[in-house]
Amino acid sequence: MSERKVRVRFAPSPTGPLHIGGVRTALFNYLFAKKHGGDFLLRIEDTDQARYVPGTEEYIQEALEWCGITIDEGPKQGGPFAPYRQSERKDLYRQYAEQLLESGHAYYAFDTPEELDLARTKAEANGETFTYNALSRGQMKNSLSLTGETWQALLSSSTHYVIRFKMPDNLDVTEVDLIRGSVTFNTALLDDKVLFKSDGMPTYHLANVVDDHLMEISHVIRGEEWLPSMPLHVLLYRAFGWENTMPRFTHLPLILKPEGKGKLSKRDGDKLGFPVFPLLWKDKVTGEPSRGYREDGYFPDAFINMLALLGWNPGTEQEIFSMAELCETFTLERVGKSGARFDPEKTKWFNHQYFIKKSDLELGKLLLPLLKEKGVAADLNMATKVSGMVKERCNFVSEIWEQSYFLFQAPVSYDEKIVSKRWKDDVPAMMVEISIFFEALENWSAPLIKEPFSEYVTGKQWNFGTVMNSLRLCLVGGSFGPDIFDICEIIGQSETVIRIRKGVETIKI
RNA sequence: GGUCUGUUCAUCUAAGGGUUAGGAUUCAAGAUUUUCAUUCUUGCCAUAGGGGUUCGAAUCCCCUACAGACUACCA
Repeated sequence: MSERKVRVRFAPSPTGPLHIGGVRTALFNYLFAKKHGGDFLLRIEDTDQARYVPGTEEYIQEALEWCGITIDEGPKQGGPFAPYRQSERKDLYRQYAEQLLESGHAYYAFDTPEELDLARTKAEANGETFTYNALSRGQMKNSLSLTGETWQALLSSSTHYVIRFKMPDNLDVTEVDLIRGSVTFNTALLDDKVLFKSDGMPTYHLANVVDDHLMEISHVIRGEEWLPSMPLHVLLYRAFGWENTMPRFTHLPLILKPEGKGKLSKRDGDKLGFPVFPLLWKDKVTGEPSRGYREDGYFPDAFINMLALLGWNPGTEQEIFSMAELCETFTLERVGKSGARFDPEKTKWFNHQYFIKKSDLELGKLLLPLLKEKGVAADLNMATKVSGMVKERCNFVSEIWEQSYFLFQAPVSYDEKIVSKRWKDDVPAMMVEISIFFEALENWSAPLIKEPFSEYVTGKQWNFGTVMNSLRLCLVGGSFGPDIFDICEIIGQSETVIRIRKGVETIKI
């Protein structure tokens, strides 16, 4: 084995926002690189002008940045193998295609899209599928079937042509996939893939192999959907004579829909109410927004932690990992072979874990802008205190507000279910007495309310549960929130009394 | 249709020939908190099916079923 430096690349095409699966592929590449002290590069595969979506490249950069995946070399950060955008490398690919032409590994093909369609429909009529290969290429229009004069004339008459790979007739191609073991394909079932398009751009297959070679990529880690094209790529390395520096291949299992069949798509997120993108994305033409984990209030480290455990596991029972720990622990050998169903619930759980680990002050800082937005006058001190009170029951900063808004403003309605459950005939009278009791209290702090209050209720021989729940209903409007005496302390004595009396007036049995 | 890949609780997964098949999430129940939540305990729940190989199989082999990916001048 050579001591080659580990260099991996994440090579998305800018055809839309990066989704979770893409982020995970990037993450695994990154972790693998960092584990081995190697480089992680970003290469933009924009060889298809027709599908180019503006803004996507920036999105990809920003998303990786948010995730804490740092790019060693890329279009924005540069590097010794620049440019990292395939459209800017356009001129480079031509000579490699020609090299293949000269060595007899490729040929010109002049079939028009219409002719190809015709061949396909004809084959279909016979219950077969058309494959451009050793069997059929003799009948097609190309530099193998036509006489030299004919095709050279076509070539010089500026007829549109493509360059196709001359797939060997019947050859077993075996290659090792680092997580699946060795996989064998027979070339008889493969077709003569287009390497160079009539628009002067290479296809993915050519560009990918050429760039990986030129950029000295040591390991190709990509999604499982690429597994079927591995033999073509291997054959290309052989045809170029680059076999001894060929990268090792690894195909990652897919991320599947939470329910039903198939791989995770944007629609699943819409349907089940969870984001499938790291960042918010607004469709440039329809303006339709797609939710992002960042905007939904997930912490990037929680998001990454969740993604890392989707398809990979450390073999221990540890579930919470920092990026540094992941870099340390990650191995491709421990990546599973089978597709993993995405679980939005567990994603929330991961966020909760990171959420409760944050200090009250950190959460307070995050909460403060939200309070301002709600038009509430509160300082950092208050935001911190409130965060500490309710964080255990929250997954997101926005939930702090949901769990504590009544500390800033009186409830405007009362949960009907709780009313019918708790607000019995004798309750209003109790509440009135309690309000008088509270009004008379001299010290107003949670412990100094709780003690005399408990004695008072006991003395009255009231049911504690009834009293507490009814009181809660008056103060917060429902049956949730932090400790009642803490609430009393924060909203203050007079507000407490006001809310109880308001409740007595408003709540109907 | 063809090729390739896969299949352990509802979900993520551990166990790389020998364990009562372990953990986590979700859900449910109980305890605690005379309120809310936390917390704790418990429960439910799995080796797709069938054949081999073996003293012994979730693990190795074969078949079947199911699932997924791919099958473009898209990546």
